[in-house]
Parts: sequence; C-alpha cells; structure tokens
Amino acid sequence: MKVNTIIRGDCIEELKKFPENSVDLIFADPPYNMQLKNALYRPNNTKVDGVDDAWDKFGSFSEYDEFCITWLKECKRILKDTGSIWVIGSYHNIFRVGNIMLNLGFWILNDVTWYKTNPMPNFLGTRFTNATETLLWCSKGEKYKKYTFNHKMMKKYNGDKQMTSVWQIGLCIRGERLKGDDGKKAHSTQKPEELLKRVILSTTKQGDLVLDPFFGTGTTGAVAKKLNRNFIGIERETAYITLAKKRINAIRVMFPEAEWEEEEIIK
Amino acid sequence: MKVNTIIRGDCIEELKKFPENSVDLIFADPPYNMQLKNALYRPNNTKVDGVDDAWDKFGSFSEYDEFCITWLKECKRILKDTGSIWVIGSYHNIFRVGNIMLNLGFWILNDVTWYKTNPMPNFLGTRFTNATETLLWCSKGEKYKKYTFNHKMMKKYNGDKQMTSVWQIGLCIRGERLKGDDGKKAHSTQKPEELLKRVILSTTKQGDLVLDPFFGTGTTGAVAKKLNRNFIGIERETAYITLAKKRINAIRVMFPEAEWEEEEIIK
DNA sequence: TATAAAGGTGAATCCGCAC
DNA sequence: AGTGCGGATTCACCTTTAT
Repeated sequence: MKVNTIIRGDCIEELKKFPENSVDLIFADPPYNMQLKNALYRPNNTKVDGVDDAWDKFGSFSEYDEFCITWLKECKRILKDTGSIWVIGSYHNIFRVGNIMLNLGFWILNDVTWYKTNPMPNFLGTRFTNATETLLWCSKGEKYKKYTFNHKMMKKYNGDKQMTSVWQIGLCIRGERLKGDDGKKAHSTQKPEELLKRVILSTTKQGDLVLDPFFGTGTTGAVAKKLNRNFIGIERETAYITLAKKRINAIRVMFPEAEWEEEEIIK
Repeated sequence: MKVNTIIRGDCIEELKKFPENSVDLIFADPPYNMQLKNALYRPNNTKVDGVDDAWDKFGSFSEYDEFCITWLKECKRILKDTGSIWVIGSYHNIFRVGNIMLNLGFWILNDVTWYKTNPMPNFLGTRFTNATETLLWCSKGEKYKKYTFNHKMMKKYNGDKQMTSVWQIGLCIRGERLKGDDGKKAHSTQKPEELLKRVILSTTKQGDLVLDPFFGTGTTGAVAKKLNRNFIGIERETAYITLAKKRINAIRVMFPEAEWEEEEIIK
C-alpha cells in the first residue's frame, strides 16, 4: 500500500479498498451535521461565518447514522488489533457517533475534552459559552488490550505529570490557519496541529500508518510527517487536496518529541 | 402537588403519576452502567472502593437503553414548555443517554464538562486520567425557546465573564461527603453541591419546582432549599432517604446567590 | 507547639503471561 | 475460561501520626 499520499475519492468507497488489519491509527473528523438554521450575527451586526458547507448537510438523524455506521464499520475492519481510533465531534453529532461506535463493539478508552482556550462566546446570552469539542479514543474492542499508548512519553510531555483527558488548546487561527486565494479561511473546520500532535504522539510508534478518512487540508498528514509517522488521507474535494499537498510538501521540521520515542525503544 | 418532599418508590412508576407540564427543572443522575470487571489496586496495594452497587448493574446495552427511554419519555411529558432538563453521566453511558434524548426530541443547549480538579489517576498508565463527567442540558424541543437561563447572574457568579461549558469543580469529599454509621461513604456517587448550585442557579427562578428522579442522598434537594427553590425527589432506597431527610432538615443557611435573582426581578 | 512524614481516597470500563 | 503471580504503576487533597 502506498503511504504518505492523499487518495481522492469518496470516503466509504476508498475505505472498502483497504485490506483487513492494515492500519495502526485512524483519526476521523467527520461532518458534524450542525443543523444550523439561520445566520448568526455578532452584537456589532457582523455575520458569523459558520459551517454551511454542502458536506455538512444531512436530511435526518437516520441518514447521518447510516453514513456513520458504514464508514465506522470499515474502519473497524481495517484497523489492526493493536490499533486504535479517534473520532472528534461536537454535541451536535458526538452522541450519535459514540452510540454507533459502542453498538459496533468499539471500546471507549477515553472521552477526551478539547477545552478551547479562545472559544467564540454566546453572543445572545442564551446558553453557556460552548467551549469544547469531544474526542473519542477507542480500541477495536473490549478484548483488544494491546493498543499502543505511550504513557511515559505523554507524562514527560505534560511536565512529568500524567496527562488527563482534558486538553487545553487554542483554536486554529492566524498563521496556522490555511487561507485560500481570496484570503479567507480555506476550510471551515481546520483543527489545530497541537491536537493532532497529542493524538499521534500518544497512540502510535514511529513508522506507524495513520489514516484520516476526512483529510480536509491535511493537518493529520502534516503532524504525522513531523513525528516520523506514515499517513494516508482520503479526501473528496480537489481544492482541499491541493492545499494539503502544498502544505505537507513544505514541511522540513520534525517535532523534537518524535525523538523521545527512540529513547524508549533503545531502553 | 406536595413539594419539598421525597417520594419513596420506583423512578418510572412515580414519574408516571406526575401531571403533564408540571415541572420547571429536572436534574437526573441515573445509573452509569459502569461494567466494572475486576478489583483495582493502587500502587501502594490498597484497593479502590469502586461502584459495585446492584443499582448500577444492567444486563446489556439494550436493557439500559430501554430503561432510559422510559424514564426520559416521562420526563419530557411532565416538563413545562419553559422548563429544561439536565442529565449527568460518564463516557460509559452518556453517549447512549444523549442519543436517546435526541431521538426523543430533546434539544441540546450545552454539553457541560465537569472538569474534576482532583480526579483519581490511571494507576497503570494505560489511558489518560479520566478527569471529566458530562452534563447534558436540554430544552423540551427545538421549538421551545423560552427556557429559563439566568445569563447575567451566571456572568456575575463567574467574575463578570460569561460562564463557559467547562466547570472546574472538585469531587465531593470530606465534610460534604455523607457518611454512614460505619464511617464509610453513605452513597458511592454523591455529587458536589457546587455542581447542583450552578445547575439550579442558572436554569430556574426562585419558587420553581425542581425534580430529581434519582434523588440518592439529596444533594439536589439541599441546594434547591438553599436557593429558595422547591424540590421533589424520587428515591427507591430507604437508607438514602433517611440520610437525605436529615440532611435537608438541618439546612438553615441560604446561598447568598439566591438573592441575586431578586435584583433581576425588581429591575 | 510547629513542622514533617505518613496515610487515606475518589462513578475506574486500568496488565500479561503461564498453567 | 478461570486462577495465580511477577511486575510496573499515581494525583490532589485532607487527615492523622511522628519528629
């Protein structure tokens, strides 16, 4: 299988082509099915640039469920017994996704809270500021206990204290946020590299294969490369693929944390 | 309906006796179905006193689901159109509960993260420290928009900054933790009063009726009384009821925050 | 009496292998 | 599938005991 590449195509169709037990880690950032109805305005009357992409539209819960059941089933099939899977979502979709994953036999290891240091406030004062997204980290099933978890490395990364399931990380903004030719954000839901860094650093070894079925602008690939991991991305939209390729090819720097693992291997 | 009382009986049977549209707020802390298998020991060889109560045992996911569908349906029926419901859970159950609530038409307003300041570590280094529980705050449905939310009060309570969906609160320990005659914790999952304080303060008015279908040792009732709200608790176990009654009868002090609302009403 | 050391504990899906 | 055992493993508090 060719690695460090982006496959252009439909997520489900492409996942079906993977052999069983072939992937070490899956990171999935699926559509959230946000069900946004009306435009949202800030107090100063400027419009909030929300997620209204066609790919985030589903007709009903069951349509969204069907979609998730299908791609998650394929993920389970192609995941190695020692592998694990991460899925990120918000309250709009994570309870449906989590329920499906449990029904498919995935075994939840942690529900990690991405605690945003700079969330968008609730302008109308109708709710608490929605300051989190949730990452579900799961092994292939209850009996698969040999999943990779670099406990000591994450402890070191966290200042010699065991890392908790709450990760305080800022939104992906400014220089890190990819812009299109029009100067606007190229992807509506680009994730911060720090998030992927913790995911990949904690649950893979160097040389492992990381698969991202919703590759977008390639944050997973960029971080995998910086950490000496192999990656495969699946993405439908050519515009995203173009940006991701450019981004990943430009990477020359390695995160120093990638070397920490070597120490463990030598020891 | 008699308020400020504890009903002894089965949660579902008792909920069925409530009239429609009669309750302002529901706080539910249902069994989590933790599925604990073996004993767990700390590195110093002391045994962790885990949750092994009979009330937390369910035969299967579908058995647990059926239970939750039934009591949540009743909750929806008896909730006022201006009311809202909170359900707390961990990753063991919250994805099933959340999925069911969505299917029943509840409308998620926030998924609040209880970020524990002093969680129990993962002793064997097999996962991240599980540092959170999740509270789902929902209105009766998408079209019910007149739910109570004391935005200004919570902002004041939070040092004049809008409160976010992440609440850093310690575990219920020491003096606050109710003990039995044997000196051991009376209830295995007693919640901190600070958690209920934020729930009741933010989403009810003085004099409102708060219902807790899994009353336990009565944290909801105690906080409701301190905040000048009425409460009804449903609880099956006599031992818990005895403790809760004693606890609530002993309360003479009011949380000063209860008075804040009067200011709003006067204004 | 003051300070230090030791002990207790919390909604926890917490190991791996040999026999 | 169950049992037994060697070995690696923890954070923030507060309470109790020791120096």
